[in-house]
Amino acid sequence: MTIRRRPTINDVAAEVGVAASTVSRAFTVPGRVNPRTRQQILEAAERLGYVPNPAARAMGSGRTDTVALLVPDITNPFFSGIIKGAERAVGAAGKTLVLGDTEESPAVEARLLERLGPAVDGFVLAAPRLPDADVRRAATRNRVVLVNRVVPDVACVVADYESATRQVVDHLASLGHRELVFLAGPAESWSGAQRWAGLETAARARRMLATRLGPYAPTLDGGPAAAEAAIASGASAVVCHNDMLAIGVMRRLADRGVRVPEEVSVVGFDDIFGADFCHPPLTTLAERTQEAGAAAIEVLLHRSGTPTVIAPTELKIRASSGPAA
Amino acid sequence: MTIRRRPTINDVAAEVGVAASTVSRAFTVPGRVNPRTRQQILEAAERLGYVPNPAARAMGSGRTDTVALLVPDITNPFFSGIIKGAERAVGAAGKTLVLGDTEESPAVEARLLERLGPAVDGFVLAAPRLPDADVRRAATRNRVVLVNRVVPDVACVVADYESATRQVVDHLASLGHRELVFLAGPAESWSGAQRWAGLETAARARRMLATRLGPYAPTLDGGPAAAEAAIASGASAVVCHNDMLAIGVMRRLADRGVRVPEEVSVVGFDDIFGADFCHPPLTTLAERTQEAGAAAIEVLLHRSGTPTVIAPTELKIRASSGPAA
DNA sequence: TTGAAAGCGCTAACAA
DNA sequence: TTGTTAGCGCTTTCAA
Repeated sequence: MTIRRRPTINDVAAEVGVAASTVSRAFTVPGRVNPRTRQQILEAAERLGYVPNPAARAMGSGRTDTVALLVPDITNPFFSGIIKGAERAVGAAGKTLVLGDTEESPAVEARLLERLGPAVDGFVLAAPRLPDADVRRAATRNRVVLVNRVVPDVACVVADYESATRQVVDHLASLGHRELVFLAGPAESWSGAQRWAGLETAARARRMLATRLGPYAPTLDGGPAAAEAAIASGASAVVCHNDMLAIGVMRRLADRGVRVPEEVSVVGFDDIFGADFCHPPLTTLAERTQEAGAAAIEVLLHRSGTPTVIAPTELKIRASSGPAA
Repeated sequence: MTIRRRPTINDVAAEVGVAASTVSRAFTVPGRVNPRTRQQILEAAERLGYVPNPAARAMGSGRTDTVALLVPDITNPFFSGIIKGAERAVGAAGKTLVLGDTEESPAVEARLLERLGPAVDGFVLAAPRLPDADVRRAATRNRVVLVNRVVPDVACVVADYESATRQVVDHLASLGHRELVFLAGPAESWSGAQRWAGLETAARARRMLATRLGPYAPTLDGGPAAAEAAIASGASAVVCHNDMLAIGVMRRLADRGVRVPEEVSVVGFDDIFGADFCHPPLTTLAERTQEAGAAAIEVLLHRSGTPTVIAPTELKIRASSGPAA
């Protein structure tokens, strides 16, 4: 199909015989234009197929009515909840949400920030991979709210990792496990660091032995290597950086003939789609991702200052964890 | 943090002592500016933290170097492949990809099209929910490529549903099934219609009885109702609109004590993340989603006219299908 | 190789 | 209530 020029505000103005500014007002401050004039304008716009150009609008006014949400991996079901929550909140505010997938790459993340920056009112950065300095820099050019990452002076909403890790350790302890290994994700992962720190503290309080192995890729593909290491460690309980890794680990354990949970208990983080129908169903720490996504948008849109919102967490006990052998 | 004004091309021009147009050229047509001048400009830009504003750029030039990919449900793992494929192709072309989730809503889809239209060079619409007329209209304002949807005169890449459905029917027939029920998705779904049409044709050729039930929501939540209907039908094989529904159906069957595949075989479409580790692992028709996503971008960026690309499909046989009872 | 100037589509004073 | 006039940040003629 051949692409036609979009009609502009001037086309509408000419059609009706008014000034462009009047057309502009008809759309932006309806109260300040004669109802009859407005009616004519709206009709002409409809007839011509005119739609305000948000980019041009933004240049003059500075507002875009659009916010961007950047996630490291759109494939990871963990971020789906955040996206859905953000969508709800953005929709309720009458704004538009655009999504960006940073592909776990700081470079891509920076590019997106740069590219989208002038076109949006603000960013929600879910578990950003960028160094603190870059996050802070982005925050000087746009409003920024982080999810599951803390950078001084930048607003954020984070899961309650302290409670989360305590729940995990208490659960394992109550099943009689005396030691656990943590199969770590990427070294740069802020949430990974929080999880390990929490586990270690909670384990010490329980007089359990906690060991960290890794890093491993936080994906299914990270599973085999992590599983081998876990087997070699001889621990009766393994806690994985996230569910993707945990599922990958369980697969490998199955391949190796190691029974879960009879010989090894496996626990994940995130409660992703699939965690309850994988085999065996995965015990995992659920974050309130939808709430977190919505909260982040709330903060971005309405709150000033640099608030920190703590989102509650909940341990979902399923069949992948059981009594120590 | 307090938001600071972005430096503009004028700030850089003033800093270096050249005209704004020279700065512009330094970024857009490097060949047509003195290497030394250019060097100074680049340094000044770096120093001031100047980054070209893509929106402003687009207003003057019409090009944005950005393309948008709209999917009905970012949560649905089926679209992840398309997204990943599109990302790869867009990255290779040095452009930027933004994502939009239409939330299965034609209204949201229209809004996104409208909002993003002036800000992008083109759209890839994956399985759009919009009526043909609206899709065509969008295609008069932007370049548009469809995935798994056909609208006359609009470029598209579609899965080979004819082969796909034949593979499914042949598989079931070879297992001794004499009839199948198709648990349909949304009535408006183009791909759903293709799937049913193909199944019906293939079944007739095999002298199998094919019945359609539904529509059901193409989600886990659609499962219970669909499963009840499937049980009531007494068929030994059910083919589901997609994997999400299939997994939902299998869950319900399990709850109802119906064994899969001993009593009922279940087949899905999409081969989503989770299809191979749900219980039992799901037999499903895999589309080459990454290739489809990449192909769509190729067409959008490079090809003119209104090509139709047919993507191959492959039946993944797993444990959810077995011999007829 | 560079600068001046017009214009992209729209908003926002300022007058009238 | 409406029109006029500047911009917003950038690209793109057209001249020099």
